[in-house]
Amino acid sequence: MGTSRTGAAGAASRISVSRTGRSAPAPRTGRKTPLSVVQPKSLPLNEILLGDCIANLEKLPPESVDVVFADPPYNLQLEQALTRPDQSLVDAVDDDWDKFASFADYDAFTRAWLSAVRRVMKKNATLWVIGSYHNIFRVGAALQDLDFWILNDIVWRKANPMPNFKGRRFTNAHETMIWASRGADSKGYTFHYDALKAGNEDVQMRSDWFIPICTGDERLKDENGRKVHPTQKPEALLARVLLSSSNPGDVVLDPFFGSGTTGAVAKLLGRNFIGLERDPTYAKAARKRIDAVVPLDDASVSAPPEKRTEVRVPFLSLIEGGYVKAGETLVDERRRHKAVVRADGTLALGPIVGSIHKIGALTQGFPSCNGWTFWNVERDGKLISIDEFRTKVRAEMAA
Amino acid sequence: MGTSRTGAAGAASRISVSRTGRSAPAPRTGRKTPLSVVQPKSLPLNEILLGDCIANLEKLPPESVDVVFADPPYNLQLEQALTRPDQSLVDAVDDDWDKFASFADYDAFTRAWLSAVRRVMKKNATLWVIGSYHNIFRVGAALQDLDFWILNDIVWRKANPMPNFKGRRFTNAHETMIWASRGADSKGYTFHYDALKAGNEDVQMRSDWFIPICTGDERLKDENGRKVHPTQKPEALLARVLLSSSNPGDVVLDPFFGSGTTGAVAKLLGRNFIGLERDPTYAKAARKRIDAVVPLDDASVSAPPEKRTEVRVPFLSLIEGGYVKAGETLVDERRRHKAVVRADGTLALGPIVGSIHKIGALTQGFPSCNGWTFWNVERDGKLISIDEFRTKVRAEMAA
DNA sequence: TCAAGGCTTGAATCGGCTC
DNA sequence: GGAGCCGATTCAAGCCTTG
Repeated sequence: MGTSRTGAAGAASRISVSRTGRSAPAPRTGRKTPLSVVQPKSLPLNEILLGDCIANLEKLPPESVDVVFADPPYNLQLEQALTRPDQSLVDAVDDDWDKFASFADYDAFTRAWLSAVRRVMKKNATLWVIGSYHNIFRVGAALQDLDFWILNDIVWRKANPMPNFKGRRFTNAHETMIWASRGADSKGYTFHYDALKAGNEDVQMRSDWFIPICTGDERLKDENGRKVHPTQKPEALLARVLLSSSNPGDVVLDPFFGSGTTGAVAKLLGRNFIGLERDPTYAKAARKRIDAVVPLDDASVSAPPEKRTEVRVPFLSLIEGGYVKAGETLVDERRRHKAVVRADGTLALGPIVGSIHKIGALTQGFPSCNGWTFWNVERDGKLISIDEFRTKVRAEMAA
Repeated sequence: MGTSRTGAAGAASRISVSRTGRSAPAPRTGRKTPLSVVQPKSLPLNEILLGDCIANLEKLPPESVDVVFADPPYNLQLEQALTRPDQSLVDAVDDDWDKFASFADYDAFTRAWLSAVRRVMKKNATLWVIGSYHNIFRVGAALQDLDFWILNDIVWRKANPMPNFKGRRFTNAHETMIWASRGADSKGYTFHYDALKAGNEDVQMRSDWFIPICTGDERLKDENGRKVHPTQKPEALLARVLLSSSNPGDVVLDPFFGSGTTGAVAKLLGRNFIGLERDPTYAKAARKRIDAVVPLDDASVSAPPEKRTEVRVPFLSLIEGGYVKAGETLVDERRRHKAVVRADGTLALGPIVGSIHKIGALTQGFPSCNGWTFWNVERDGKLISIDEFRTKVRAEMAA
């Protein structure tokens, strides 16, 4: 999320963020409450430290933070401009802070900041790192080599990802977060299992989270209406991270603070934060943003209800679920039209292949057709709408 | 999926799987059709090679396979037995083949088999590897170090994952697959974009797949009713993998064949397979399983024609076919741009002459333009896209 | 004031054949 | 191998304009 990578290792500037009425840090409510709940005096709580991330980490006292959220550069390695089908240019992440000469360089950078972060983590602290396939494998391997203990990998499924414009790959619709404790012996980490379950229709929270990307009013803009930061993360993502793995009053460290999402959500949820950021423009925008946050009541700092929308079911899932078989014949309600199911989830009408909707429309000579309600299969002499199977698949997906 | 790791490097036994009525491998239908569609004589098609995976890989001819699906040991590092809330014992993966002394050992193993696999991949072959957070980060980093080029990471979201019994983590509800080409210059890989889109409600297939785990009749059991293999993958998963990234007649290699899901689905979908497996019990069960598979009709498994491989039609053919007349005016959909048709199949924009694409780009000020979908002619007061005429010309050419 | 439709945009390793 | 050219390619949200 930030750029605190290559700055000078000199003395850090501090940007203090206005306090919020909340006074001293609240005591941790996790089970293994430490003897002293007061943070070390030198801990710069609710401040943004300007300067090199590793140099600043080295100035913090050891074993002093409860949770770390890190959104490091992804090392995207883009080589050419990309245009949408309408010929508009995609605004790529081409900032200097995301450029590395080689994988070896990126690995060295990764191991350096991870080591520095590990030193300031309390024994039962946990670390979150987010990334994409460009960097997450290197980050994960480095974590393991440095004796972090991976607890989960979490998939952030984007509600509205950028499409694959050239049609040469699958839509890159998710990013990956790794959640790790400081070591295999750090068994007392915070995890609000019951709260998450209660907020998730009374079933355990899974490792795949469906959350929209950051847009609209939440997205920080400068005076010219341009986005302040190219990769601002949604607050909903950070909220779930902090609600699941931290307590009110905890210290949350973000070594790549960027636009300050971690700080804004920490303040909202009654956590303390420490932000490290190299770029003064980002830090200034983050401070302004955080100052405007009004913390929630202590009582309401619990898991927010999930919003549910009806999920789109690929017809292919009906084949995969065993409801419909490749090679069998679909018919309409009056058995006037037929089409054959193909293994890839398309239908064949003689030589013509298309979706259940396209073929449904074609066989009737209509411009469009809802294939779900048009097509049926025969089971024990009776016709069953494929829409019934879709309902069942949806139920399975929700379970 | 299998165990072909530590076996002796001696001569491989071959377990031949009965052929299926399907005779010689069908020619690839991808664009870069090789001069010879016959596989090298020494390629052991539709066989399971017993023995050490790397030793067997080294015996295969170079650049001979089209797709690789690999389900290597996960290196789970389980330290104690796990019980459910009702105190029943969870049947964990505790086989010898999943035990490694250290991450360094696992890395060495990973790099060895990946290198051996890369040698037998054709230039435009792609590789799929599946894993969990225990091993996938190491695999991904090794892939990148060996110059594979990652195309996507795919999340297999399990419909029915095992819950987290102790309530100390998120339900581990997914596994990760990495899809990679042999190198950054391997641009001609197979990807059935249109078929996947048509089978997915006419929107692009995303990187997160929702598929049930392997249960019920699909799960191989021995005579005592115990599962044959601890990590048998669902056929639906392999089906989507092969339908998206291979053609009928292709050679699919699985270096950790295990219970033979890759072979069973390859046969079902008219692909050839090569399976490597160290454990004779697994290989025997796989052979029996594959022998029972009845392949689908060719018509159900072939990929529908991709739009980008359709016959190229010169614009001049529209004039020759009488659909468009020399001297008439083409306009865009909103009648903002105009150009005049010349007798040689070019367009004139004032003094400038060029192709339908060039002139379309020029008049809009874009770097490029698809003239077929941009330009229209007026007929009886209505605009008709010249692309409709192209469709008619194509139909005439096919007739 | 509202509804409908247009425009913009998002961490992206994004074409392929012929000459 | 490089240049030139044909022509294929996007989904969901949110904001804004238009009627």
